[in-house]
Amino acid sequence: MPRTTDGDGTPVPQRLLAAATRLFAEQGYDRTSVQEIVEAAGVTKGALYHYFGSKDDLLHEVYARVLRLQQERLDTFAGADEPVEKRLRDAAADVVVTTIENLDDAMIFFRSMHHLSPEKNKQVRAERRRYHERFRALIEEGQKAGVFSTATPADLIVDYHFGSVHHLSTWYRPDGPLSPQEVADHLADLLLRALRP
Amino acid sequence: MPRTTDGDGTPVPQRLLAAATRLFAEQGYDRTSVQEIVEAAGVTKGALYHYFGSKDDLLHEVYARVLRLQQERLDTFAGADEPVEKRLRDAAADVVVTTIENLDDAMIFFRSMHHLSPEKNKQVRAERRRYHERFRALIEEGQKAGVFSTATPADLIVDYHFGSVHHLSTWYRPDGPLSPQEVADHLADLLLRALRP
DNA sequence: CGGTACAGACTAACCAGTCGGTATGTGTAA
DNA sequence: TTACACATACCGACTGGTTAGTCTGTACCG
Repeated sequence: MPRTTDGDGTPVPQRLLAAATRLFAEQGYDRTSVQEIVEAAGVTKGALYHYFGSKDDLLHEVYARVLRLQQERLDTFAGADEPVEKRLRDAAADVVVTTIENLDDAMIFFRSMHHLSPEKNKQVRAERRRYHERFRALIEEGQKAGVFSTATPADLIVDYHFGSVHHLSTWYRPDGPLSPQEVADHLADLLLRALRP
Repeated sequence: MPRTTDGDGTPVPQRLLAAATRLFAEQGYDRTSVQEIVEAAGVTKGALYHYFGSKDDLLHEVYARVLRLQQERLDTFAGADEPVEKRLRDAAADVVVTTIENLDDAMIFFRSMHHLSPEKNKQVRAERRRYHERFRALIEEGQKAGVFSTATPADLIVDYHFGSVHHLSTWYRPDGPLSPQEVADHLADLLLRALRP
């Protein structure tokens, strides 16, 4: 029997990543010791450094996972065969839902970027920029088509919307009055209303 | 000659606070050592612990200063003798300008809350809530008067706007194409456009 | 003379990463 | 089929470095 699945059925690297995600979100990156992570995952440091090069590496993996997921989803919505208003609305609402469904990831993402090594930070920023540009293209398309107001630069609109998405991890509580979908609908509405010509 | 003004004319506590603010914003709270702070302020640990109870205390002072400033400004704009649309617009734009003018403070505010002791964290949150409620009252007033749409709960509108304000420290660069006032005008416009009935 | 305003050496604790060691599976050749 | 080599998957004690906060001492002021 391989050690990789000792304890429960989940492979060790994934257990480590899950434990790290939760702890980073709860206590912050610097306040979480490697010892805590390995204990939460039911292994030891040997295991962690067998699969990951450093604590920093672990954080980077969290980022990579989130970025991959969001990019995929945006591609799906942006590339759909629908009018641009609907594509933007769906994409804007979806990113809200997935963010709420992974609030830990979101918390880490916006709070711990600066803990990444400069090199990895740059990499994540580049990936992030690609995402933003894809989103901005949608808005510009609508502006050119005349269905969105051109009063505000598309760039700023993107930061505007992602500001509110970013902020979700600060105020949203699963036991609050609004479901993820309701919040998403509201935020997407606000965006589209702000964009009315 | 009191030591309090050795070096330059600024009193030591303020020099310490200024150095801490800059360093916390640049490197984050946990990555900034007390030694670095006192060196940047041109004093020693003895001085710091003479004026502040702990490193945590220093961070708390940064928060207190920001909160006091913002609350004062909001009170001014919200209490003016103007129609509610103008009061909201002015308040929304002003918080953007002052945030940009104190980007270091904003960065610390949203990134380092969780580094405060639970007790101080609670205190800051309570203060923050008061601020939000004052802002929300403005929106509700406009909704009741029929000049703002009631499609979205006022609560969510507040988080929506402050999401974009919060986000400023992530993307705004003083050497970018937009002046603080221009950004403020755009963001206030977006808010009011989203609120059109 | 007593209080304020520091200076700076010191301590106790913690922590990321290392490294030598062990157990289990796998391919291969006699 | 067995025996041995080798790789993978860990274990956990240890190290070197760092850090917040303390404490004793000192200089100046009223």
